[in-house]
Amino acid sequence: MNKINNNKIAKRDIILTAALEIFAQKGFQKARVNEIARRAGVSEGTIYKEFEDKEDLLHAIPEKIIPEATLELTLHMQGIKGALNKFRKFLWCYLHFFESNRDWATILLLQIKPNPKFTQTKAYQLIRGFTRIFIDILEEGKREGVFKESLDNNLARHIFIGGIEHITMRWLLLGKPEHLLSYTDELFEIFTKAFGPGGDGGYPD
Amino acid sequence: MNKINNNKIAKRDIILTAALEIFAQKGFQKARVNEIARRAGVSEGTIYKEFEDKEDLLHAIPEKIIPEATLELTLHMQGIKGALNKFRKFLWCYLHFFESNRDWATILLLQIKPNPKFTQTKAYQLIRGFTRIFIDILEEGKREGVFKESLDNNLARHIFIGGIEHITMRWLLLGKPEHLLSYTDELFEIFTKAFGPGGDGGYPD
Amino acid sequence: MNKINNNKIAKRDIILTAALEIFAQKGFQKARVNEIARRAGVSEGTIYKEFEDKEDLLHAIPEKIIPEATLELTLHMQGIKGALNKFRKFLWCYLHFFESNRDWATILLLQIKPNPKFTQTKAYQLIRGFTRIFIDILEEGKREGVFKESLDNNLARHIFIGGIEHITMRWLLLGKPEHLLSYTDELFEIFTKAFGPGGDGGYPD
Amino acid sequence: MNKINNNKIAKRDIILTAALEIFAQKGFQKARVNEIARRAGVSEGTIYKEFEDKEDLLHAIPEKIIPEATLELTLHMQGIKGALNKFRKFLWCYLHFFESNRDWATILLLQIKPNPKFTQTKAYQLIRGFTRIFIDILEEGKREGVFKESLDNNLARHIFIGGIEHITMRWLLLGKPEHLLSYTDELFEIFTKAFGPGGDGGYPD
DNA sequence: GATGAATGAGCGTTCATTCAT
DNA sequence: CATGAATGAACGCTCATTCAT
Repeated sequence: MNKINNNKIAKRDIILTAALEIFAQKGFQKARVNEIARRAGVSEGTIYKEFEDKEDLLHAIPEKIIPEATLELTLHMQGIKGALNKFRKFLWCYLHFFESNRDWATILLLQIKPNPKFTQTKAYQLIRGFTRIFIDILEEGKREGVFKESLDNNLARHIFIGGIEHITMRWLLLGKPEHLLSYTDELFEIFTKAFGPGGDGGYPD
Repeated sequence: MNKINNNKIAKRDIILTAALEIFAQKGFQKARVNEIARRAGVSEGTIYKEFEDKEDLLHAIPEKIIPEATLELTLHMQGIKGALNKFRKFLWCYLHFFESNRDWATILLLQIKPNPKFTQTKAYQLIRGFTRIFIDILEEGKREGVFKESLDNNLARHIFIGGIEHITMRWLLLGKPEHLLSYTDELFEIFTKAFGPGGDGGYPD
Repeated sequence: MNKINNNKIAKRDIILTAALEIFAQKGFQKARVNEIARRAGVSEGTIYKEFEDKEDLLHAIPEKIIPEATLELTLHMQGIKGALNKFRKFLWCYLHFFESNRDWATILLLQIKPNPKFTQTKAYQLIRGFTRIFIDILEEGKREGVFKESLDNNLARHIFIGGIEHITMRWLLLGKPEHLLSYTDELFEIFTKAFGPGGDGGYPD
Repeated sequence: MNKINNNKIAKRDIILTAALEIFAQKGFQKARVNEIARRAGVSEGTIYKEFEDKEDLLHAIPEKIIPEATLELTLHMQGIKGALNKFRKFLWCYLHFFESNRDWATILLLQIKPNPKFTQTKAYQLIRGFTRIFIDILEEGKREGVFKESLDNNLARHIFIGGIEHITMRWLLLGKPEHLLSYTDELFEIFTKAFGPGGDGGYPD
């Protein structure tokens, strides 16, 4: 019974891995279900046993990856003290996860997020769970005084995530920069300054 | 002769407007050429006289809109002095153009930019032309001392554009915030602080 | 009035000449009406003023060419005495007309004759008129005793026309022989022997 | 395994038979793939599994029929001695095959052979293989002295095939003669005389 | 359960024909 | 009369999905 379940889970994972590769390579529309089946070493029928339809297969990918990423992030954050140190680590993890999972980055940024129904998917909720960690760091930073008290958390999240993902898209499509992680320090500096408590009174209106 | 040309250009525009609406509504794949034709009040044949194929029709949209947006931006920037004032205006224009052209925002962010071949399209070049203006403002700001000398222009552009567009995507998909422009001031503050000359020595490494 | 008629006839001829070239080059199906119009230097509308539809245009070609060929043949036959001399001349004319009107040969053999409705067209009747001359020569030859009395005229015509046209098809498609007319003598020999009075008793059954 | 293969071959044959009928009835252009599918009792998808496209389906017909016809001919020729007897049998087989496969005759003479690319198809090579048998008979006849030593084999083949096929075309389009085979004797007589050794010196030049 | 052969709805595109100018 | 821009019916082909084995 357990074995059957394991087999089933294993098979799901194999299919999802194959789908990740094919979707990343060809895009959702041009990806062929039979090619995914071939890559996974299963029949098309098996895919339709496990998944509702092709779109369900796409959506199942983040439902597998994001929890894994969240777990990995949680492990990495362990033992780190101080909001800024956590912030830097979060930034590093974000970039690192994209850099070491290029196919996933492709799927997330080119297939999943631009989907009009994205905000109604489970993936969206999972991502919010992931970025909740970012919000927590912001809050901790505010208490520490390293982030501005009045900072709008969501706005900060948009700028942080949007900025990183915009860079990642250029990395995916143009291959620049060679290593995503090379931007870690500069991004850390910019974002901490952006979100920091520094007075904005210096600039004339 | 002139009339013929005008008619032709007018018809192109009518088709492009219809395509903009339908593509925004249904997405490229689910949009039907005959529906675009119907909406434009022309036959399918007319569309294929003017455009190579369905994809060409999609690509023709930014090739029309971006120059228009660039022109509009240029007009708006006229008479503004000072890098920060220009910066604020650029930010406002960016948000304003999305807010007042929701369909265009949808197409650009959900169809055009996530296309794997985006960086090889004319649209990409046009957008770079548009954001060149942003880079110029950054440079002017550096000379004025309001932006940090060592700031990486491209990185700043990524954060600026990525941040704004991430917000816009949520606005498109969730309807939040109600008015994109409501973020203008807060974004101005964050970005100017982010790109400003303020010492980063204050933070321990 | 006469001038108008002449203009009209001239225009018809120009269109037919253009159609002959394009149909020969591309085949009926792949030929485009607008290309014929362009080649003829007229508008598509003009073609449809003059011809019912695309198929009518095809059928109008033999209705122009065959009478011309018949006239040319008649002139060539003038002053020739003796069935065998006429036979040889007819053979030569047939080959010569194909060789010097390659486009026409292409149309006749690849487009007109293989048309299922060919036998119901005017072209068919015109061709029968043309080959009537061949039958007359056969009859004359029978009276002279150079052709076998009991020869079935239609059968002889099939063998003669079929043989020549089969050779012509290979000439069209393969470019062999280089000159159709090079076969004149050998064909003359074979056909005259085939249709000649020679006893067939020589062969055991 | 064998069964699968048999099924596959059987299905191919069913489709080819349906295609033969529909192509013969309507011609290649007016034949509809879905009609062929319906006639064959399969879906359009199945046709496109087995054949590249509609044209491939057309070309696959001779690639099936000609080898069958060649085999049938070979069987019929067994045990026949003497070039003239073989010649008569070959003639009979040619007419008989057309008469008993009217659809095939239609396809071959109206669709396949008039195709400008015919000489570049596999069908052309197969037909050359078939008529090779005719050439062999001619050669044997020359050795026996019943055919003229100097006869050009290809020219003889053109006249023989061209003549027969011209008759067959009239039979297809006009229904005359009622039975193709009724011409066997007369054609035999004409062709043997045509290709025979008889002096041609009898005719004045 | 697993398979993969079979399905058939669905759509982009073409081009002969028309008709307003 | 001549034009050629506009039409829209028509069809080959694809591929996600199903289901008999």
